[in-house]
Amino acid sequence: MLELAILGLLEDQELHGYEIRKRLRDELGLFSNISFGSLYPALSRLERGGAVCAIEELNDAVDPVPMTGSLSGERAALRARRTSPARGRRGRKVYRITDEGRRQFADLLASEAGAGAEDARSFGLRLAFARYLPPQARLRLLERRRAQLAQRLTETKAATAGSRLDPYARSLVEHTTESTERDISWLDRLIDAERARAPHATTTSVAPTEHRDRDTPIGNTPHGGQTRRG
Amino acid sequence: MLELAILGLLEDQELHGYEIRKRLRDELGLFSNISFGSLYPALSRLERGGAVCAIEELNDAVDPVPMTGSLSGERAALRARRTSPARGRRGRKVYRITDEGRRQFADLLASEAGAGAEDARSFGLRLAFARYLPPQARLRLLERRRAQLAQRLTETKAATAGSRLDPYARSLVEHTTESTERDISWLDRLIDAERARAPHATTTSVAPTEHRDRDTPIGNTPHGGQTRRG
DNA sequence: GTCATCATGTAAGCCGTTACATGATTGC
DNA sequence: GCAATCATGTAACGGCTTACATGATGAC
Repeated sequence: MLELAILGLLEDQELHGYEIRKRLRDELGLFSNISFGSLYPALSRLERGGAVCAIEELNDAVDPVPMTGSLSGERAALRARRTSPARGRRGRKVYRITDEGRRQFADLLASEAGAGAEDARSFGLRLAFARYLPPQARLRLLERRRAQLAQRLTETKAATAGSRLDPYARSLVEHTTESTERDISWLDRLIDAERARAPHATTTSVAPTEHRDRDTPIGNTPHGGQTRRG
Repeated sequence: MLELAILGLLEDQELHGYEIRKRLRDELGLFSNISFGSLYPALSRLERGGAVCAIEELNDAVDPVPMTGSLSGERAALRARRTSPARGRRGRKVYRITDEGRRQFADLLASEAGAGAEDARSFGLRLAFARYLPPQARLRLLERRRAQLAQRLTETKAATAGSRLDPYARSLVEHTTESTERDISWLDRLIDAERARAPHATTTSVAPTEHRDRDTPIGNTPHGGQTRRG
């Protein structure tokens, strides 16, 4: 999963480890503060696997002009560089994704293995890179997630119906429920937007029970139903 | 952390492993589907540590004819037994918390070790058992969590300010931000309720500056969430 | 008689963390 | 000179998952 995140960032531009961490934390908010003890070994694995190649920036080998281009972190470097020309700071390793890496990325991103129990982080990660997904895979991703949340919601509601919880536990459960409901309507909006973009892409219904029971904002078109797909 | 959850459930009543799992999943929604491979070893550890004691319900130890007066060992078995008399199903182990266990539970629950980087699950768990916490510890729990979320929010906002994300990533970030904002106002409500209950309990400064800029939405007040930390 | 559910456990492994070790650069 | 930030790594360990192994009970 971390590999997926790294490859996704590298699809856009080359980066070094430290910067990758920052992006993950600040920009995507996923892996809030992934540790270096996890990140660097992951980069090594990717390199060994031929998914990325590392260019070591030696102190002397680097030209003093802006190196990686449009890094937000570059602002800091810029600031730092104002005073003195500065070389590449220290031998930092800039990683570039390879064709093999792009293949692996596509596989990881699309893989519906473990799709049954996809957690929030995994979903968030895939959504963050959803632009690299073919339209119908994107739609499936959203619908799968929606189905899961909807199911969890009904289960929780059933289980919590007749139970006497103390105020704290109840407040927690209620808040969680509300959050899930909001997540679902957010997903609905995304799904609608997606359908509008690729009008006739009939979905490969994930849930056997009709899974879009809404009395809701967006028009719930009757086309959704048909089964197929195991 | 799982230990905390188990002990918390056992504070209320004795349970066997299978049932503990169900409660965690259905009732609290935390540890959605903790695996047995994780649960049973945890119970063993707790038993070895003297926090719980196990009463094994043997098949044959229970007399098969309940009619006389053998109502002694029912509890949950009653529910299962609706249709036929049945004995204790199979040798299942019912766990009961000990005094030592209650002590351990209190320690775990109150422990602010690792409070710096408390994740949602850990917080949710503590909140679910907040009734076992002394009032001021409860308040601190809520305020600490609030401070964390507020900080993350400002950081994310700062980082995302001038960045061009594609629509999917942006939607994700925005939705996450909104969720966090809602979490914060939920916490505010809980904090208010808590303060109302114990009026003069001035908090033990999680934040020295008053950190509850309420009437403004959430973030953007200039005085910056909270100093300290680090 | 066979399937689903209840019930308990062990072993292997994944994915991440903390703690440790090192060192350059820059601002004060 | 000293602390903060940038930068890369290793080693040990933690916590949870999957897969495996076993078996009783009850429903159809």
